[in-house]
Amino acid sequence: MSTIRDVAAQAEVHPSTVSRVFSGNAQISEATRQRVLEAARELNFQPNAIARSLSVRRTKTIGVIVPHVFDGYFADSFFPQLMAGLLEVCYERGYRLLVGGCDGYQDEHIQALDILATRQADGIVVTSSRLDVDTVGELRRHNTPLVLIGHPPAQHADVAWVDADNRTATRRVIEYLAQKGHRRIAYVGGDPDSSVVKERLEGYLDGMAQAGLDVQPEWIDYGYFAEDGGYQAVERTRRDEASAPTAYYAANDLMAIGILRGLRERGIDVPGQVSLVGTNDSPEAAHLSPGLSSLRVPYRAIAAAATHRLIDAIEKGEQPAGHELLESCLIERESV
Amino acid sequence: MSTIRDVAAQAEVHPSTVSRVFSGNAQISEATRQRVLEAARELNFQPNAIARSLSVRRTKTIGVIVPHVFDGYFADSFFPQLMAGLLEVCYERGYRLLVGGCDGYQDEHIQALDILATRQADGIVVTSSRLDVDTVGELRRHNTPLVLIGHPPAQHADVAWVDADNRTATRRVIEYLAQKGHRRIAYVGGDPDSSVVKERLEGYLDGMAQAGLDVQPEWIDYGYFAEDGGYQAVERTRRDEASAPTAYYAANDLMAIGILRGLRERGIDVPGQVSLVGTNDSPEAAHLSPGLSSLRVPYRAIAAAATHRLIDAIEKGEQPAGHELLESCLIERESV
DNA sequence: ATAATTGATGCAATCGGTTGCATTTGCATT
DNA sequence: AATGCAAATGCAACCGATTGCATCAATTAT
Repeated sequence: MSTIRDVAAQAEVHPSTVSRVFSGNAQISEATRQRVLEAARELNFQPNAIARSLSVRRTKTIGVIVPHVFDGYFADSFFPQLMAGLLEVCYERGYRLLVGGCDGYQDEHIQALDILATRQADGIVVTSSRLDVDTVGELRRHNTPLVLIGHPPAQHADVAWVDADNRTATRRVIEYLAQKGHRRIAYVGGDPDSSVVKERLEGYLDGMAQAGLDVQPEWIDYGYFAEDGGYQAVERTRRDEASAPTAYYAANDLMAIGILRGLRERGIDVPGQVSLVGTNDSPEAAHLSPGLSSLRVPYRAIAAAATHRLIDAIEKGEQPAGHELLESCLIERESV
Repeated sequence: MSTIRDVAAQAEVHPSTVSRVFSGNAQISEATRQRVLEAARELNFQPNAIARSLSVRRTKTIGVIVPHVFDGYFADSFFPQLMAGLLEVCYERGYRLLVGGCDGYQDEHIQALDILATRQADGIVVTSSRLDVDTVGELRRHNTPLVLIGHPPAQHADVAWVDADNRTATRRVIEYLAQKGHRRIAYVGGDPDSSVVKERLEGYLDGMAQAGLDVQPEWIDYGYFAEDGGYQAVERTRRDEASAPTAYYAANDLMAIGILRGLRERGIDVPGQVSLVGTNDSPEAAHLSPGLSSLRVPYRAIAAAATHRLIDAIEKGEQPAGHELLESCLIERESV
């Protein structure tokens, strides 16, 4: 592979001239520009992006760590939508996306740090925030641009973030169910250490309070985002059929499907006897029978907004700031 | 951010010694190692990966271009599975994944070239191969390691590749349908310029021939991988109900869903009057009613195998070679 | 005709590591 | 005491661009 110096020799100019021709921002006479371009073509020259990055201290790359902590992760619509949003904006703005895998929360933290500390990316979007690992704090110490998808933990309230209105949206779902006449509503949440789940739980409690309904502790269950978790939640919440919930809100569709299966096995009709609302509006939600009502969370838009925010900040040379809350929307189908 | 020279000064050694401590492969006395490590800790030093890459001419990164050419792309299970396979192996082997977006086939080609030519990645996995754009040829001229997911075009038979046994698998599905008594079987294919579709079509023809069945040209339709394409395929193939197909094979589940909708609107019962087999075993396939029989293509395993092959070659300093064909498996549900 | 200005290009230091080769040091051999 | 050897470290060139400053030529202003 030829370098800028080879081209310079061939075109009989100084390497810096070649550099200027390729990086655009400089005055070059049309004659030499042509000569350089011609030489470059002959030698099949392409500037080396790594060398350029070293020199300008910019990689035109943003990083993201994707956790593969539970099995359904890649199947659920969260991941594809996230990627779609990230890629869409990266592409639009001339960036690439550097994706690192990781193996559990602790490791996610390590990987993210590594990408930033070693300057492989100009900034990073952080997706999962766990309350028990201070990823955000560590990351900020490096002061590399950072945008969070999800709410920031309390001690980092000033970090930039974009999220769905989980709390409000969940409250609305509960109010909607209450308004349909349900008085015993269960919440099946996912991993209780994640902040999304905490927000949703707050929304649930808000909604119940708003509707003037009592909450039984056994109506709150964590299905850990997996289908089987939903299935088991049914078992746990229906020990006593007389006081069992008449409606379920599940924090993702996978769990909702598990709940549906659990109910069906007990001969409970949905929506006849029990109503069910899922979250994410996964592709399968529409095709279940009964069609699953689901809270559609605008993940793609969230990822896109976060990426814009990040790139804006990178290009201004500032730390990203501010936040956005995007609205979710309940898709009504037959399960209520 | 501190550099290797700062650490060297602090530890009173030569920069090259610091380098050796961090890159591991050299003999360093335990005493100086400790001194260097200590200095590094004090200065919060992390080696700069970009500088390292420039020097060693390796990025520990592999590239992939993901096309967002049609809408269902991110929803279909192909994309998440592909990413899962790529990431799994990259992570395992200490690589990162550089993802570039693109906008159509021509551009995919350009982006891939760019990643390689500018040395942003040590190798690349190419996913879509179109017969009308010689991406592979261009890419090979750069002789950077390259593995294809899918069959190579005829003129590049020696490039490394990994694929599903599309032709055989499709043939088997046709034989299976024929064996169930179907004599008029339709093929709804997707983009006819893509090589997958060509392979599937060959498999279809093989299967029909094998079963001694005639093929009518109007039974072959291209739904362009979208649900609506499937829907329209029903219209096109059922102008004359008397000679219309009694079974459909669709090259993805989205199209199968479209076909299902088309048939339902015409009051045709599945599987009572017409049978249907989709491809990919998307999450929704199981939850349709009737449950959609679907050919499960092991995309995740394919991506994983391709990545292994690529990294093996990179680390040996060779061009990847050879190929693998992974078996698909028909998941039987109620739609047949 | 001379000075001042502008435009185009060259020069050389720099970005932050790596690595082949040379040198020094410490220790074992004879 | 002299020699040989290996382990540890230093030296300096290099990876391939970028960029502030200097220089020189060609215009323009006076």
